[in-house]
Amino acid sequence: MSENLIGYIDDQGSIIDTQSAGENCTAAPIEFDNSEKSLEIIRHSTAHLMAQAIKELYPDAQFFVGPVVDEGFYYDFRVNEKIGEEDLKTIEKKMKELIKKKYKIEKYEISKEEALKKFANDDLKLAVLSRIPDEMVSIYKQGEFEDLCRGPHVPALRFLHNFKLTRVAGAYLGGDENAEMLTRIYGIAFADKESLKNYLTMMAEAKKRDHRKIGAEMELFMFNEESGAGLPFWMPQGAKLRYKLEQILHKAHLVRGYEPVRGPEILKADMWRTSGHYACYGENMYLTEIDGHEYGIKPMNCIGHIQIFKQTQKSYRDLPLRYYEYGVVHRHEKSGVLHGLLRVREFTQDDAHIFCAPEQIASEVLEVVEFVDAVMKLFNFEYTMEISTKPEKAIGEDAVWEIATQGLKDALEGNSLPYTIDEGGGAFYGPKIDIKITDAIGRKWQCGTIQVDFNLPERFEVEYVAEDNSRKRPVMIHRAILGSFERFIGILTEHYAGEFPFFLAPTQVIFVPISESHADYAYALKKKLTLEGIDSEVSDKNDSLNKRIRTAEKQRVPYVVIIGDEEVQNHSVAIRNRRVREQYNLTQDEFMVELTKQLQEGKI
RNA sequence: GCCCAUAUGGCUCAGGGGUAGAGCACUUCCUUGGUAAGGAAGAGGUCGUGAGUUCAAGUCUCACUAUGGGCUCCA
Repeated sequence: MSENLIGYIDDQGSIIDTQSAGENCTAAPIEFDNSEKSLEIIRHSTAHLMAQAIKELYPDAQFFVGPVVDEGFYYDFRVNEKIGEEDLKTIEKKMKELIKKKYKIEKYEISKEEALKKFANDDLKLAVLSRIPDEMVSIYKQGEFEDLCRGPHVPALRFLHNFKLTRVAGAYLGGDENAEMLTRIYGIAFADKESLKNYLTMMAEAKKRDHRKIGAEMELFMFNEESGAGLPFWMPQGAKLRYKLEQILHKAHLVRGYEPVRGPEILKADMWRTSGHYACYGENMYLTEIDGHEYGIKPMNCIGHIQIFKQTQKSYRDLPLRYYEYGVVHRHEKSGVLHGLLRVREFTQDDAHIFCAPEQIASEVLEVVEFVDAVMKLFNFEYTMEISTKPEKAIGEDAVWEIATQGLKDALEGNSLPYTIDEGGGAFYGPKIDIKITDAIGRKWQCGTIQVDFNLPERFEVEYVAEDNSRKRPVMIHRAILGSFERFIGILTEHYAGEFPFFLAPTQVIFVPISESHADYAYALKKKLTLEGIDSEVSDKNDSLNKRIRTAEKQRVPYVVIIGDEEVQNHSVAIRNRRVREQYNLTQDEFMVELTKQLQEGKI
């Protein structure tokens, strides 16, 4: 048996550890390295080692489950003491001590009946056992420590050297919000030291581009304790960035036949009762009372658009009718889930509702998908799409669901865009496509969504006059592309690490006049840029030239333009282009051409 | 909402039971410099909020607020 053998893979791709395999196993061996399967074994064993250490430090600890997850492993357990970040070091130290004891990891099997007796005093293990259908269960043992476990494990503790406990958290027993909360410790492990080090470095790098950190540095947005959680403020720099994004998207909507509309922030509660939000979404709504009537602040924009549609009589000739709004919505998210700009309580959706006939669904969805693709390409985003189909509890006829779901599939296949299917994951009122962006550190965020809705038109008795003069009910397609400006800008910030492309950058050009005599020329240029819709600043503070250049660079402004005697005389500019990291000189006219060209890149 | 942690001038952070420190930023002055921090002086906080313990509390305790890490991943 090889020194580095830690398991085998069978025909089905399942891992068999050395404890289970026996001497003459013919399956493909798994060597001790950083392959996916190898890491799975290593990390699972490290979780057990951690449990053993915890048991020694906290003898009353009871363990629930300790699986391998995408980002390492964790173990859920119950202790009487509080465990904080500081304690992780102690546990790590104990783990290292245990390794020195050179324990082998041994396995034996017992019947479930015996196991129930063995763990009679451990309600957590009994809970685990109750979910195992098998007759026989396995126990893994290392030194004094024994644990009910499916495996797989490395043969001995000597394989577990390169690990780090990363965080301590609370986790509900079985993920159930109403259940008891256990302590959870997360960790990561690799086969070698170098990989662990690289991983930790990568995490530190990712942290540097956290949108909250960059948002504060660049003065994009802020929160305020006195005003309340999850309520963002946009500072001038952030507002300039957001405005540019709004403008780019505004034009993109007009080109695609959308019409701008706007509904009120607050509507009578009866409206929300009719829509079903009051019953289904009421917990997340902010309600208030005015002159004896109950009102609700809108959590969604659909109702407003429906009222606008209904205000005048519509013909089949008007369809598809596309209304869009940068709709400000308020949702009472749980305090614990708020997260920078990525999850807030007030946000603005790039929301649109397309009223169309059922047979128009496919072509409309296709157009939206193309719109989404254009936006994603503009920012070089990777994204995936997922179609969610009819859930068990749903309204509407099967035939209509069929048309709508097929419409969604046709649209994606017609555009040769890959998608996955979430069977039964649709909303009760219709199927949907979710668009998920992968951000700079690999996290997936749901941003855009395309939902087909048969429900609201019904509830609000929306109608149009058909060709044969009969009254027909349109279908509504709800769609958002960014999802919300808040979340999208948060993701953009991390994606670009604050180095926004020229057409988005809050301040696009910063002029640095060498001395006071050059300031007038700088201000004249600034004015010229303003007329072209380009945001610029003049850095004429009483600081040294070097200092002002440094400050400008730190602000991540795409163009730093130095103005001295030479430039004033020749009507030229000396450019430090931060995006391409080059320095060069241009005439004023050439400069304007270059900037205008860059602005064009923001067109979709 | 729940678990754990954190909360000191605009920002980043040090301090620590006897009435607060640094760097950056800010203000003023000198300096007018050709591509990442010129120099000097100055102003600014009662230590998240409220209560409690104590002769005495940023410093200990409790509550609240806010922020951060988590709460699908099933022996």
